[in-house]
This record gives sequence, structure tokens and C-alpha cells, in this order.
Amino acid sequence: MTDDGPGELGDLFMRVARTQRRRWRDALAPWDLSPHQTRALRVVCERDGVRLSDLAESLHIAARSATEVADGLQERGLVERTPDPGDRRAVLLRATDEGRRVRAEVDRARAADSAELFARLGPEDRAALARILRALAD
Amino acid sequence: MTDDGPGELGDLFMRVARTQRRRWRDALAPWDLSPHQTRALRVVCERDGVRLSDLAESLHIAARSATEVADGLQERGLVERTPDPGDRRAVLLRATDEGRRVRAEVDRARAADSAELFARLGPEDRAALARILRALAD
DNA sequence: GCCTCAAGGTGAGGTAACCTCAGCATCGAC
DNA sequence: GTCGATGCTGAGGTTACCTCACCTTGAGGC
Repeated sequence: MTDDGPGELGDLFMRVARTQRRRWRDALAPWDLSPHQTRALRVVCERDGVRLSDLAESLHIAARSATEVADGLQERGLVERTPDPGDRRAVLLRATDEGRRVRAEVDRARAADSAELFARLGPEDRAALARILRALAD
Repeated sequence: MTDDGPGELGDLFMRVARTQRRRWRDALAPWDLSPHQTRALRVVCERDGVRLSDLAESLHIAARSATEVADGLQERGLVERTPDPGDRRAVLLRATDEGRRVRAEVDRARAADSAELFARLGPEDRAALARILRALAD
């Protein structure tokens, strides 16, 4: 038996996940962006014109907290607030050119880091892992 | 090609990891223990007589913060502080009977939850995943 | 046109979990 | 005995969340 118990797979999984999270954190350190800020920048770059409330939902945080994440990105000049032409209560977040540039860099760094981590697997193991993860991700 | 880019595997991985972390958090909610407290309880139960500084190292936090984690567990009556007979500066943490009981319950709940998550995979996929994860975990 | 209620964003203030720094007791080496 | 290192903790700061209250605007009766 290679199975050391019913919790073994989960523990292993979380251990690798922790490793990767730490690696990503280190790889992204030069930009000094929190995980939420990184994720928010991604969301804003992808859907152009994002409401604060939509951002909050994407990040699974309270609306009030999305304001703070947006503040952080705006201070760094990565996003800007513009009024929503269709609803004067709402604010739309848009990525600045600098924001798009940083997002691309961050994406590239993260992808490079992932590639490095998974490089120790052979091509067929990577394919198997991708297939299994897709099944687990619904 | 099923590969959507070099970062795809990493993103998938983190997505599944996030799902599992959320599931574990929900499954462990009845005990109202933080992830660090849960992990600390485990450490204390396994190595009997743990120094605060050792706990800090296991949890990858500053020594001062280990004091607080220990405080939390002690308040709940799950661990107790005893003087180290060999070094009067040091404090040894020991699990109480209640602590061991709770640890066993938590372990069982977490294992059950993992089993449920990975149940959607066939036995050979589970074996493949375990093998691949072990390779990634060093 | 008003009235009322809901919704979007934010100021104020709280909490939890980290941290650093300083201080105290003790240890080990000289 | 002296002295630097070690183990723990009190004091106080930071960060990233939260709730609550408030203001503005929107939308649907009447």
C-alpha cells in the first residue's frame, strides 16, 4: 500500500499548494502587490470597467474592503476610478497603461515560476495532472 | 494541445487548493480553531513536550506569535504549559486529554472531507495524483 | 411630481493575527 | 563572576479584514 490513510492525499495536496504559494509570493515580491491586489488587477484588466461591488464579489470580500484594495491600486497608478455613465452612484475601475503593463509582467513571472516548479514532472505526468485537476475543479 | 499556456497548471492547482482550503475551513468551523491553532495542536500532540520556539519554527511565525497561538489553545484547555526540567527559561507545551480528543476529531473530520473531495477520482487517478504530488513535494 | 425603499460607495471605528523592540530570567563559556 | 546568547513575554504598531452609519442616486408606486 502506498496509501497512508484517507487524509494523506489532502495533506500532500496542501503541502504542494503551500510551496507554490510561497514561491509565487517570492516571485511577485518585486512589485509589492498583495495577493488580493494582484487578483484585483487581473479582474480589472480582463473586464474593462468594473464596479467596486463586482470586484468585491470576485475577491470574495465585503464591499467596503474592495474600496481599500482599489485605493491601493489607484495609489500606485495601476487603476483609475471613472464615473459610471449609466448610474451616477457607481464607480467604474479601469486599468491604466501602467496597470496593464504590470499585469503582463506579473503574469509572465508567475507563469515562469509555475513552469519551473512543474518542470520536474515529465510531459505525460503534467498532462495527467492537468486532467485530474480539471476533474477536481468542476 | 490541452495546455493553455505555461501558467495554466499553476492556476488550476491553486484553484483546487483554494476549494479544499475553503472546504476544510467549513468542516472545521464547529471547533472554532484557526488554521494555525489546528496545526499547532497537531504538532504538540505528535511531539510531546514542545518548546514555544520550536512551535514557532514549525508554524513559520515569529517566536512572539507562537506565544499567542499557545495562549489560544491554553484558554480552550487543549494544551498546558509546563516548565522544562532541563532549562528553566523554557516552557514545554503538552496536550491535555481534551486536546488529544479534539485533535483526533479534527483529524477525522478533515480526512473525511478529503476523502469526499477525492472520491470523484477513480482509484488509479488517486494513485497517480499521489505519486505526482510526492514528486512535487520533494 | 413626490415618497419610499433599495443599492453603490465610503468614513469611522473595531478585531484578529501578524510583526518588532525592549526587558527579564536563565544558560553556557570563559 | 562576568558576559554574550537564548527563551519567553509585555507593549505597541501594521495590515487586512469586518460592521455600522451615512450620503447620494435609482426605480417603482401613488
